[in-house]
Amino acid sequence: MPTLKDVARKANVSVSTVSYSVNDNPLIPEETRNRVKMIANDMGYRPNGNAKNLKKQKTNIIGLFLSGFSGPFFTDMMEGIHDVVLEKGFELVVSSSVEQHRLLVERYVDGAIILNYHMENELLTKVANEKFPLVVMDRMIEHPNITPVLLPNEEGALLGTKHLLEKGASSLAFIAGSKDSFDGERRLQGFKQGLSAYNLSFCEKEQLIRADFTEESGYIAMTEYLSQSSEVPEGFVAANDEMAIGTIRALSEAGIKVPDDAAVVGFDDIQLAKYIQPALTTVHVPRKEWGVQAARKLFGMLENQGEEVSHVINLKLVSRDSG
Amino acid sequence: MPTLKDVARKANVSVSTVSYSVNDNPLIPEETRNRVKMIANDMGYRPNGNAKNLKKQKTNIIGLFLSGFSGPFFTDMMEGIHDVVLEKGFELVVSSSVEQHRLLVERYVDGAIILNYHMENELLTKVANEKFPLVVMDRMIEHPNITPVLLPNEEGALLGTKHLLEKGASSLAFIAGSKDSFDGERRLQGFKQGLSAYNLSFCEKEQLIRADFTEESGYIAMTEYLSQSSEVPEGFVAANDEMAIGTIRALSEAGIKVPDDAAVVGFDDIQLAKYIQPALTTVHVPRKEWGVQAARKLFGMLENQGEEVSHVINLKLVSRDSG
DNA sequence: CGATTCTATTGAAACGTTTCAATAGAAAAT
DNA sequence: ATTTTCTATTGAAACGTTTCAATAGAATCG
Repeated sequence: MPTLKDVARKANVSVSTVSYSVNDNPLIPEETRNRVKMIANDMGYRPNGNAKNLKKQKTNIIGLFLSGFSGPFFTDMMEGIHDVVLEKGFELVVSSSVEQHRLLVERYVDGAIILNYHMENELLTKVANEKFPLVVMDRMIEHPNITPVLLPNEEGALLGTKHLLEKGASSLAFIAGSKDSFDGERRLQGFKQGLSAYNLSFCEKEQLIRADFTEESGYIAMTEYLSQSSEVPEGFVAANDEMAIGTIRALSEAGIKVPDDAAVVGFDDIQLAKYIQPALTTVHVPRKEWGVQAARKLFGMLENQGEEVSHVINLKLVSRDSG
Repeated sequence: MPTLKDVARKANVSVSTVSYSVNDNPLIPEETRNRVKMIANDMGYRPNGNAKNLKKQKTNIIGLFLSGFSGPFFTDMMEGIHDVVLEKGFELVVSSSVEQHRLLVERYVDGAIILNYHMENELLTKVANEKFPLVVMDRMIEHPNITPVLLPNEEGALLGTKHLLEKGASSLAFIAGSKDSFDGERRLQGFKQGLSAYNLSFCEKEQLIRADFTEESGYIAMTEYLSQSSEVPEGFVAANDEMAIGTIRALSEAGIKVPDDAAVVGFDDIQLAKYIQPALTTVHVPRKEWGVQAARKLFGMLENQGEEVSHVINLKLVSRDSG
């Protein structure tokens, strides 16, 4: 693999001249520059990114750190982030890590967007600094160089809950995901707020069903719940659509008609939502927009334009057939 | 940001000792090693990946290059690749690039898996070499250091086509994606083979419908097709599920009953397939397995175990309600 | 014509590691 | 007591760039 040095030798110029030339620096007269570039190209020269980054102390790469690639949820968001990153002349790398987080720790990127519960706050506060800003999408965290860009989860769940209540449901239950999901727990809060607003009390035993965000887990949890409780609530709010779909499946199998006997509203509005039977009423999350906002925020910090880039993400209820 | 040098100064040892220590090299007695590691840790030392890579001429990172993050199709595959990469002690970065392909060209990774039609064969053959193997999943390409890991697309489409034919359909049409999708065109070939096997001829005008792999495009293309043709084929084979779903929507709206008036089979078996009405008959692609095979192949090349790691991916027809 | 400015080119340090070869001193062997 | 081996540590080169400062020669100026 030829280096600048090799090209320099063949072109009979110095390394600096080659460097300037391949980077199209007008310092070098066009004629020389083109000659050198030709030679470099012929030799199959390709810059070494690591050497470059080392010297420049900058990578022009943004990292997106996820806890996994699965789920229909993230791809839209990734697109939003990607658009902004490209627009800024950067590259995006997406990485899903569980333990090492090497890509974050060893500074392969100039800034990062985090949506990875495997990364602890301690790690994040340790790596973030003036020159290395972070945007977190899955937690609240206080740090001068870390900015959360969060969904208004309470509001969303409140929307869903009120919707059912307004439609006349007098008893509700919530299908939650695992406790360590920040978003999930905020959604639960929103549900409780909705109950309060209607002067209803909340009893964890009877109105909280725990699953883990997958369709299957929702199905299992609901089946179990139904076998244990004497009377079925008139409405269910789920912390995400997958679980809502699992819930509907369990209800149907138990002979409970949705939405007549029990209504169900989900959260996220995944693609599937409008295709299932009955079509799922859910809280729509503008995922791409969320990604865009996160990326913009990050560049705001990188470019140090002092001014807060404000962000607002609006959730809205999409009323379909299930509730 | 402290460097080895800074740590060395504070610990009163040489840079080499620090380097050996933080890398847990038993050359340094445990006592010293721990002392140095403590100090490094206290100072917030973090290795500089670029310096490391530059020196070692190795990154321990595998790149996955996609043309976009969208579509429900890729996430399963990414998981498969990810599993293998982690198992090998590497990291995975996923990147979607259109123009620059910097991450590939500037050697940020030790090997790459390509599924990106924006990357031209010329680029790939230029960068691939003994020390930098490539696996391509979206094309055929002859090069000693590039290995294709492809789906048996013809066979798959043949499966779908024969299924309809066996069920008695006497006229078929194919909904294709854009011409420059390798997979898509092979699927078209498989369809033609199916027709041949039953001694049916293929007329492009009447039996080939072009869309672009999205649900919407399938819907539009089919609507247009229906408005133009006098008689409707008894069966449709689509190059992917999204278009099949669009097709079904168009057919339904035109009052054509699926599967009674016309049967439809898709390709891929995306999550949605079993949820739509009627549930989609389709050719199941084991996406995760595909990813696993690709990654294994790549490591086979990296580890130079001469021996071909063989791979076989089996597609099978999933018969549901649409055909 | 000597002094000045400008242009094209270059030398060399620096970025932060890794790792080979060297060294000094202690322990073991003769 | 001298040589040999071993242990702990270190110095320095190298990886491939970028970029500041230096240089030499040409062009312009007074």
